[in-house]
Amino acid sequence: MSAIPKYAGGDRKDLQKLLRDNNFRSTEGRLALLSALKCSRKPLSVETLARQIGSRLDDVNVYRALQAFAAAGISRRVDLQHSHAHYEFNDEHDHHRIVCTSCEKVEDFTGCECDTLAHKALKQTHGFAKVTNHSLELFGVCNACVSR
Amino acid sequence: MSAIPKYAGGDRKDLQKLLRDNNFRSTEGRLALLSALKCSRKPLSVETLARQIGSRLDDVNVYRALQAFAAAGISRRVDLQHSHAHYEFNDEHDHHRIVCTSCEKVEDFTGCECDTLAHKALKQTHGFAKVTNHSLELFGVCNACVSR
DNA sequence: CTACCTGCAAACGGTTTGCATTGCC
DNA sequence: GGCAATGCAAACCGTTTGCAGGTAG
Repeated sequence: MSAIPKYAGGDRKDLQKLLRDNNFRSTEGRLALLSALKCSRKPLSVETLARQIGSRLDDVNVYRALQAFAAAGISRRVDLQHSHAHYEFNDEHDHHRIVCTSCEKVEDFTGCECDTLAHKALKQTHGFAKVTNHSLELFGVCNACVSR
Repeated sequence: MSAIPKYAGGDRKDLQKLLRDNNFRSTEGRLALLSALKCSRKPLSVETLARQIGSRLDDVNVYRALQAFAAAGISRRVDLQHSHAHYEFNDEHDHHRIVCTSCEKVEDFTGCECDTLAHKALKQTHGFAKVTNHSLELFGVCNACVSR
């Protein structure tokens, strides 16, 4: 009966283990947060996350948890050039986003070949030892917005 | 004798013309701002820009000008994952940055081949009509920081 | 002369911090 | 029982807005 989504896809026990394995305590709030991140197919804002989590964790602790999770590599911060950050579950799979600059539409794509690029960049520049990660987003117009 | 850099490389008249051509009035503050952007080989923060411009334009108007310039395509906003925005002169040349996550070091590189990637992404996803621009940064460790 | 540009002060909104309390392990 | 996690209030800081006076064209 609750308005809050259940632990669909990948269940509660997995998330509990994930928390414990990273030296976090397993609390309702953090489980709900991880579940929301894991079930979403696109990066979520803190506002959206807090809404889904309801009273199980207030905004401030959503920030704190997201920060801790990102440091542990569980989640990741993404910049969609809105005025606030978005977060996604870190599944280690190198995918990126295409974002509509007119509405909020976001989709995934793969195949950035950034390892090759990183290699090229390290040769071109001379002051860098290694590349640890990268950000890449495409911005454009979705089908719905282009026909307006 | 002034601490403020002169209009090196690309002189005052060019910048005046650039402003006029974009329907802006040519003022000391905006000329100084454009000059600072044009002379820098890396994106600058508002704080840095305001310092270089000195009393010729206060912070608020640096924001206003940068916003207007970006809308006109004269300058561009870049996200280096610091806690504030950086801006660069828009020379239409597709280059990107490699950023040290430990110090503030930034270098340029080219060769992202994002047109190809944009093409691939439009095929993979089905909800998008076109790609208008993209962001891409590499994050890593510079030689100085790696040996610490 | 009149729209654009500017400075100053104040608002804004996302994010962070301090601190006392709660509750997992 | 001890330390991580939490709630609440308040600070923070980059950025935006309002408005009255100044200035380029």
